[in-house]
Amino acid sequence: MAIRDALLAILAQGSCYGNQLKHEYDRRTGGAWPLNVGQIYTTLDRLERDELVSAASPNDQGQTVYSLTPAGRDEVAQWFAEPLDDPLARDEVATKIALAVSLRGVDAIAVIARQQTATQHRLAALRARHSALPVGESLSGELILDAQIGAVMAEAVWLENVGQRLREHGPTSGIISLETEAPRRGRPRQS
Amino acid sequence: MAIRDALLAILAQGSCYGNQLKHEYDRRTGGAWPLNVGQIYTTLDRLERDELVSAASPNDQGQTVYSLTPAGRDEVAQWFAEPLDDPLARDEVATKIALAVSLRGVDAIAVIARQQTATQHRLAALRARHSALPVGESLSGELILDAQIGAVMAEAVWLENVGQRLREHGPTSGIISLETEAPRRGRPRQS
DNA sequence: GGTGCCATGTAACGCGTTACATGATTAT
DNA sequence: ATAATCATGTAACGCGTTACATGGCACC
Repeated sequence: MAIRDALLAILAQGSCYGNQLKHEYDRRTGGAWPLNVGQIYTTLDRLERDELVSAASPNDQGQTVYSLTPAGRDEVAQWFAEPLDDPLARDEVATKIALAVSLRGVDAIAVIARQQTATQHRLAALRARHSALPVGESLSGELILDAQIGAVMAEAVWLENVGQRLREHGPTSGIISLETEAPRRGRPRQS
Repeated sequence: MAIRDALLAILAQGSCYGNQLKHEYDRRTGGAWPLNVGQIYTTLDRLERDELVSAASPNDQGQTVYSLTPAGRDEVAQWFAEPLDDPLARDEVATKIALAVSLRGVDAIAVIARQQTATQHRLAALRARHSALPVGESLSGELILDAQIGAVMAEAVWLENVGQRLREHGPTSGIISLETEAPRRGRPRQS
């Protein structure tokens, strides 16, 4: 619901038409995440369906201006009033490494090493964008970059840590075999 | 594609039936992310559709055993051979804070403070699970927990940093107004 | 027989994503 | 004209997710 909520929040600032919303989204996130324009419209359709947003008839320039409904205004207020407290999303890198470690026939150390170089490259790219940032420009865009850099650094640290442990304890120390026990069907006996 | 690839990787270890796959997934991720059993079957259907997996007819216990096809085996090999190098996924917390900072009428400092306490709670919960971990148990499960802890800590550090900057430079220093210029239609003049 | 678990499915939905089609406007 | 850009939309698909339905087996 990231995009959904973001559009609602921007609309709380003032009514916008589709393409304007995209520009505002990009400015406020520093263009960190590409957003297809078409997605604005599909999201607006869903917001209209849920009666959080209402569309005016297109003006003379063919622009359809959207505004928050009272319910939409409530939604935004609540979004800012409560912290995001969702369980962590699936982490694809962590999952992959954990599987590499736990499976036989996979060179986990090599997998980790390759991931490390990829991660370093991403980090370098982010840092480059960060130093290319105009001074005093869009605080919010800078914040997003900082968040990304922090996340990637955390990943780098973790990868280093995992590699270390695997080298110490032996590359096969994490292997887990398939459970081959015939599964007990029916109610398990009390133990 | 996290689940998809995970199931493929597990099947590379040996053929499994649906529920067994769920158990193996849970064991190897330490149960960090809940996985509805039904999702195993929907994912297996899609894998079968893509001919990465083939289903045997149900055995006498009603279990349908799935195996990797050669193409599936290639897929797994390639997954492990190449690092994950996708652009970062949208970060909902970062987006929300950036918007809070850039919008008028939102008490960004309060939003950040609330998010900080929520983040601290999650961190505490993860640490509790970490210290409750049986020693020497499932290395991969422990690794996943470490990754989660690292990610949440990075978020905490970032939040602290953002709060600091906002308190220094004034809570309104990040506000961005809507662009009200009439958009130029047609080809823009060369500049 | 009832309870509870093992196991397999299915139908529907959600958001995010992309690719494509259309039209209007303006500069060269 | 034609090229480029602004702006709006639509159709289709992907994975992930949930809720629900079914049946078999085991224990008491």
